[in-house]
Amino acid sequence: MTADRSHPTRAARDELRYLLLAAQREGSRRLGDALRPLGLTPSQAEVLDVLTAHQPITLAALGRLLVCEQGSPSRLVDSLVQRDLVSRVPHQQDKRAVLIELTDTGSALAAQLGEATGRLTAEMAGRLSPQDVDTLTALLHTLLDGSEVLEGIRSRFPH
Amino acid sequence: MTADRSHPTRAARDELRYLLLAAQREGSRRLGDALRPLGLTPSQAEVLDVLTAHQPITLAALGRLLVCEQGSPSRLVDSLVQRDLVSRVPHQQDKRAVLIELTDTGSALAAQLGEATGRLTAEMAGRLSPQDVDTLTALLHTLLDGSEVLEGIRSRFPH
DNA sequence: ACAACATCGATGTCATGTCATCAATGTCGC
DNA sequence: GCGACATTGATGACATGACATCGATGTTGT
Repeated sequence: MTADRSHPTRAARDELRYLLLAAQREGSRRLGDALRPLGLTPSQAEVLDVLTAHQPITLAALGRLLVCEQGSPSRLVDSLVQRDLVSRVPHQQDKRAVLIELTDTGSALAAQLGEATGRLTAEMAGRLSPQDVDTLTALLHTLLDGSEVLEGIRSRFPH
Repeated sequence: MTADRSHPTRAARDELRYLLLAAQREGSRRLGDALRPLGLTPSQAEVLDVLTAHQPITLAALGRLLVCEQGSPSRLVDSLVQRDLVSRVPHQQDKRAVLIELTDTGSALAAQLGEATGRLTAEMAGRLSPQDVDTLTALLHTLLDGSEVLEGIRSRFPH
């Protein structure tokens, strides 16, 4: 039972690991609640969100920007195509690629996302001081430095 | 374009939301890699982890301690029963309940979890100073205050 | 005792996510 | 030009997770 303060204990490191999982789960659950009135899942909403700023875009490039999925999100996009929120357009230069773009319905729905998610993020931000938000953001950046997902986030939220 | 610093911008709040998702995804992916040699998924490993300290336990109580699942984790436990890592024992007092406990094989495997996950958490902790780990832990506690998952984490990591 | 209600664990359903594979297409080195 | 290799998007397979429902069992108020 020495009091070695030079590094966190195993328990402290495990707790952090589970806290990150818990924060994501809780956020996802509440986001799901917030989006249910729109008939969207969190993943579908992220696609619409990205498309609003990066349109049109290939499936592969979309996958690189998305946090919710690793590879190319063809099935996720499928669900949006079926609901006529998004359409696939053949790529002219590259016959392998497919371009994704919002339909009019999709654009209209995407415009409502800010209001729907606003209540959630406002409550999150309400628990933390503005400086805490900055601190937490910086720590998560450090934790993710070098990973591919962080590159996607950097592209979407340039500083 | 005013420079109102009294609260985080919408973009800053959305970025934080996606950073939390990204941190969890990245951690889960790497944990999966670390556990693959043991033939366990992250969720299965969490069950073994909890059982090591809280054995035997009913499915409902296990579900309250787990971060990885909301309700009663009967199918998750199923996968462990099929692999003979865990067994279901009828509860004496309450005929509705089932007690879960580790088999000998399960105990042996659970004993290896620390080493397998240690490399991951060590790398995480290596990116942050010990004080950063404390700060991040505190911020996530604040963010999750009042949620049920946090109660589970508190039970598992008493301070 | 008994009716109303709560809790337990199992299960059906849906929507992810991850990995591997595959066929079609591009690109690069030479 | 052409052969080796890389990239794209679709798909099969598998394991989650969230939600709802259900039958069995407990508990509680009166």
